[in-house]
Amino acid sequence: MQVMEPPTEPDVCAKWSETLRVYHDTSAALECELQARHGLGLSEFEVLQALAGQCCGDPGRKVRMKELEAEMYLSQSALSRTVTRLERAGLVTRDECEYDRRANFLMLTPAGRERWETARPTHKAVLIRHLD
Amino acid sequence: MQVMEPPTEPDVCAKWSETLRVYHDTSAALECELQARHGLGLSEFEVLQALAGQCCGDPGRKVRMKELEAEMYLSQSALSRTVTRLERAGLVTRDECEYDRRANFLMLTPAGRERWETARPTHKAVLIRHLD
DNA sequence: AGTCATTTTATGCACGCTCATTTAATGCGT
DNA sequence: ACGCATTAAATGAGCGTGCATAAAATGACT
Repeated sequence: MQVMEPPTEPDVCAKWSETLRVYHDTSAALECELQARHGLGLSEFEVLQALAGQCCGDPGRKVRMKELEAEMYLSQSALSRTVTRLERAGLVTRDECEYDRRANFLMLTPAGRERWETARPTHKAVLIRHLD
Repeated sequence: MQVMEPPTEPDVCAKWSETLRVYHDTSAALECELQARHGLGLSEFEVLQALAGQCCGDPGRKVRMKELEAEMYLSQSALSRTVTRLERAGLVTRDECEYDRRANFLMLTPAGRERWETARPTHKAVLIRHLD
């Protein structure tokens, strides 16, 4: 019988398959309802949420792509394209950064903030429904 | 102050973002290591695992697509294509069902079983590393 | 037997994602 | 000032996924 590594692996598989279940069910429901009711994909909503700066509450928050990337589970290229979609929809602007012309500052437009605030209750309702 | 629904929503958002983190980190690592060490995508591994009948332990298990679909978080079409890839790789066979010619029975080939058994430790190691 | 809804699987298509590469700007070392 | 690695972001290519549909077989109802 094994003696080492006692706390790990009792049933990691069960834990993983539970995580898979929760993740798939919840994200599918989010994707579906956000799309149907507010015309937003889940990634798009998450970008709006990050830009809304839910935590720090700064309404005129300017964020660089790189910072945003670090906060999200999305590759640099996927993020770039997501922002492009949001920009086309008029929900986000890419402002130039004066000190580093490579970078750009992302900002929510008023329409973007409003869309996010409207979608928020839907998002939260789905979470409550799926995560006890 | 609110009185109703006290147990829900205390911090569903925090729980969800933790789920996102665990899911993305773990599945990326699984995808990466399974691909590098055994030439398998995560979905492919999961199909092999389901066919290996880990739970019921029947080595010559024949499973219909529909049954498999119910056990997995994959659409019918994605599953069909995943099985096609596994079939091309010689890891799975699609046998005809005598009583219902629409259906087909899926079975692991010996190579498929061996591939799964070789990959299993990698899978478990990643889970242990990421899930406590 | 004949029609029609249903079920099982495969396939066309569009979309979002990742990876690799490109373009442009920055900063460091000399 | 001059090269050169580094960094920020955009873009091309390829892949897996889901949705909608197609194709084929089955079952039920008359």
